[in-house]
Amino acid sequence: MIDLEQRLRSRGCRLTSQREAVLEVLEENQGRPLRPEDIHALAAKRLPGMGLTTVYRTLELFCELGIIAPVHLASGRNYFEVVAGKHRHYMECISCGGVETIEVCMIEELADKVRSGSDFQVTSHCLSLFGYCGECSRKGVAEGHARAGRGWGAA
Amino acid sequence: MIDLEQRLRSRGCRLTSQREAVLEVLEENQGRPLRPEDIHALAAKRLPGMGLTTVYRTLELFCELGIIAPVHLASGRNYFEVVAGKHRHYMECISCGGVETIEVCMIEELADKVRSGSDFQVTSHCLSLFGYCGECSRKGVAEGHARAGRGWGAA
DNA sequence: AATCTTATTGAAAATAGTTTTCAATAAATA
DNA sequence: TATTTATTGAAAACTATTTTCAATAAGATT
Ligand SMILES: [Mn+2]
Ligand SMILES: [Mn+2]
Ligand SMILES: [Zn+2]
Ligand SMILES: [Zn+2]
Repeated sequence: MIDLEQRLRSRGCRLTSQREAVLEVLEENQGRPLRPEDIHALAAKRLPGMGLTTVYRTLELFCELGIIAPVHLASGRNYFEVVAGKHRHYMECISCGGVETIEVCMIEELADKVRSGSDFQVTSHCLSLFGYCGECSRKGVAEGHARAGRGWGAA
Repeated sequence: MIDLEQRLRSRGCRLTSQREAVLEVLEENQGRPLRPEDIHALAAKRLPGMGLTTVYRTLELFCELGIIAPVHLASGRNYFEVVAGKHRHYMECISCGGVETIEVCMIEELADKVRSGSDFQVTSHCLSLFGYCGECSRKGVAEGHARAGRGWGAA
């Protein structure tokens, strides 16, 4: 539960029903990154007439407030998720597109190596693994099947 | 030096001057991920009249052939780089947008943890660090300055 | 070399995602 | 309640990418 009003006030922003709706949708979907379009569809159920433009504006604001963070998956599209206590990463199936969550993060070690090797000041990072989810592996999709999404592999 | 003709033949594809131009541009820029637009501009110098559409088609083909791989940075746009022997990652400055290369990769360890914890079959991954490059840090940009790019932080 | 087949190309149109503009609305304050 | 101005939704603008299609050219066949 995030105290939205507090965070907004601290920046001179107003608490609106649209912002509450977007936050509720995101909070109810922790562990499942959502696209702006999805968020709009879900928020519009609670608040009929709500515009997609407002969703985009709200997502940008929430990112600045540190309430949410963008998640970069293979499609290149933007997904968002609430920044909960623990830092998460993702595994995306290149066959069915399914996304699974990784609760482990070992980037600190890498960041340490970077610190000692350069003067770059790391503030955040993005890591996603791509491959085949259990179900798709079992179906044998991994053999014949070309990569999904835009057709581009990942790196 | 990649034997383009070989790889193309193996898939029944033809060797064209456009494909050669795109590969040359990418090979001359190892360590510096390029956008389709940049690649087009550089390739068109060698081959006047070359279309952007062809660049997109060629990039997709090269990805499938394993010649290049997409690089996902904070902007969400697509960058590409030749898949050289070593696997690389990147650091992108959220102030000036500069990209630096990391030659270290410790994802194997993470992949191991994933393997033992789920049935997901990892085939590739994507990791980028965000923060401030040495120059921007020194300028003190890191303090006042809001994040760059689309305004979204990174994760 | 001339001919044939069809993969490839460039231009234009179409799509998709996101941002900007602007007049109307509503949240916070006085 | 009146005032101020941040916020909103609709439409238009923009950017990146994909699709369509007729013209071209690579590679195979003669
Ligand atoms: Mn992490
Ligand atoms: Mn790696
Ligand atoms: Zn799957
Ligand atoms: Zn910088």
